[in-house]
Amino acid sequence: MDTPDKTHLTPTSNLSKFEDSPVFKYIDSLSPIELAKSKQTDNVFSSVAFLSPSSLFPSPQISSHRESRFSVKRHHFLSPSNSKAPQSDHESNASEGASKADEHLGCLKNDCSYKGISSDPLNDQPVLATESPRTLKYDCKSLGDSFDPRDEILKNTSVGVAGEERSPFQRNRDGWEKRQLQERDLGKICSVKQIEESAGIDWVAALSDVADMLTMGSSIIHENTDGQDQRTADSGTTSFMSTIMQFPLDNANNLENAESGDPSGSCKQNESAVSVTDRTRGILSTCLLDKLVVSDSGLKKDDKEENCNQSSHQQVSIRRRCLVFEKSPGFGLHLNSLPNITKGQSLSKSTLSSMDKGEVPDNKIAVIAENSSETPATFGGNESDHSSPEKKRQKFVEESAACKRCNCKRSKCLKLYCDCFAAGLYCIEPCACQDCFNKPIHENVVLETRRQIESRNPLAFAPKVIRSTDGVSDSLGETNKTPASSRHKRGCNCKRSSCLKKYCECFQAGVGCSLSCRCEGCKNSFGRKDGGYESESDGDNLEACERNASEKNSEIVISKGQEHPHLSVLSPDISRLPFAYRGKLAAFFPHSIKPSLQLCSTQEQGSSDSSSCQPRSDSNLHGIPENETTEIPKHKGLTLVSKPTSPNCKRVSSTPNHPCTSSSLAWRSRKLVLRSIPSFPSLAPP
DNA sequence: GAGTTTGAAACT
DNA sequence: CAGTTTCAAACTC
Repeated sequence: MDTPDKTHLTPTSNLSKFEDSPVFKYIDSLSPIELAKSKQTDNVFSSVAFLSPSSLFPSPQISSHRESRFSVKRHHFLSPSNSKAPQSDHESNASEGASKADEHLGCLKNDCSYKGISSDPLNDQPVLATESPRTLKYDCKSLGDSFDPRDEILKNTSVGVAGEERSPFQRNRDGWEKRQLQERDLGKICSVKQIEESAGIDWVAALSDVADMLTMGSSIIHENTDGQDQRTADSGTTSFMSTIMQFPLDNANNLENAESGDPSGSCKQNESAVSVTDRTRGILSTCLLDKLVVSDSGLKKDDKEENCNQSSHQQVSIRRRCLVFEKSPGFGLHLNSLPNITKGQSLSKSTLSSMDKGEVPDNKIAVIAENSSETPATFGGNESDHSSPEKKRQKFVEESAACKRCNCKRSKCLKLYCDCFAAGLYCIEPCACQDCFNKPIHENVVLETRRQIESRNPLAFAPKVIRSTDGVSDSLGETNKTPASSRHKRGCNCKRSSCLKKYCECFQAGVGCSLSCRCEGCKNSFGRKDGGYESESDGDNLEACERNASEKNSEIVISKGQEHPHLSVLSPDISRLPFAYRGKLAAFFPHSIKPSLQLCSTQEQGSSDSSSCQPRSDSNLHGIPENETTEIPKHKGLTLVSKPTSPNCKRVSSTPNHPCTSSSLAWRSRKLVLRSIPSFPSLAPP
């Protein structure tokens, strides 16, 4: 993402160019701050000399992009106040907000570098420290340099926020800085527009790219929209992604409207955010769904939008339940939330309804097969035919997965007993849990608990079921071509339920039992352990399952008017997948998420295989070429053979002799991407 | 809605 | 690692 091309945004080179643009003029007209000429750049640049290398690069290793996000977030506290009126009272507010954010962020145990910054003696020179890194970035950054100077920019910027009252020069410089941000935003917007016109399909990359850029200066544009500082109210929000994915949309639309001379309000703009193109919708929704609203204050902003855009409301409902795991560097990949996608699967209405109500599908299932032949035109294709048993099963699984709420009383929702917690999700209002700690306000506890659990069992949060619907090649090279090839990772241990009730995890997941199971008297209708397969013949049981699932989800059905077309092309799980996980999923779905990989390379170190972008396993958007899906990069955390890395995973089996291998049940053609349970890196530090 | 059953998760 | 306990969902009435 940080290509040398972006260096053209160096203020001294192209400032005037953007100043002449209509968009810039429009934005400029909204800003009370006079344009500060770029000659200040010299001052800023020279200021680098006053910064020791250690101050510029306090802890590169620790300063992952995640952490930088916090810094970015803090930067938001700065920008609004500055852009609005760089006066002392506003400065005070900004500092207060920053301090608040810092206090919150400071709780993160792994945020060592952050603490270092807080205590950085350079606090006394916030302004100088603010600009120099950017100068470094655009002037000195070498190709392939993984270090993102924005981290330092933002850190130092935040330092400046919390710093003392600024001199007129500093304020002026802030104005210039804002100007720069605007320019960069505009540049990115232009890029987006070009992409939309030309490529179109690369919206994921474009938006994410824009997001990265816009976030830094988003306050400017955002403020222009509503005429008030909204970001200040977002002080409790700790997820950078919540901002990075939210503002680009607002900003992009704001700018679009500005460019077209349309001074419509934010509502209209937000509305337009989901009306660009169908494909864009999906991407946008995916982005927005990632937004975590950690605090109520963060929700205030969304609530504003809610009044004018129902879709925003729906997104909020989904957003707020997602954990922000990027805050925890090194946190294990949770495939729980992998999309429960099956070919041509448009989300059932109940599933969509669930999404709209903040519900989530069964996170225990990871569908990793893709249909390479599916074209975008088939997104959310007509799935009216639910008559076949296969589809009934599929529907059953989908509907069973649609709702995930807990009722924990003693576990505080911090154990795997809690479905929400196990799924990597925060508990939400529909949950009836007691003394719940699985909430954003207890994020540290949640993260730490997860860390502990994963230290015991690295696969604890891995998907319990690997679903593959076609061409399942196990470790021995055998191929399963049946839906029953989807198997529970560890198998069940049922003794009384005969694997015919949802006590059985296999049954609950809609998969057959396998040799991994230690069940007794298995009669799993999705595939018996002993090789039997009660498929079509077991219609009664299946229908009972469906009824069960339907009843379970009947309460969350929404009106048709609430359906989101763009959501239908997305997996609800991928939408809720913690961003960091999605980044890691990039390693598992290198082809399907190629566009994403291109843009979020700064997510964390080793970005080549872990991106902050949202990998879209949904081939609807990124069809996987037939000849590309068979090769899977051997990620360090991905074992193609189900060799358990944890003693607790002893039952993980590749089920080479799975009884259902020869089943004739023909699910739709799909391509298996991931062959086995990934061996997730342990949370425990090395 | 209360009570029971069930099996996974956690604990020893 | 096996046995036991705890837990919450699933189920039944």
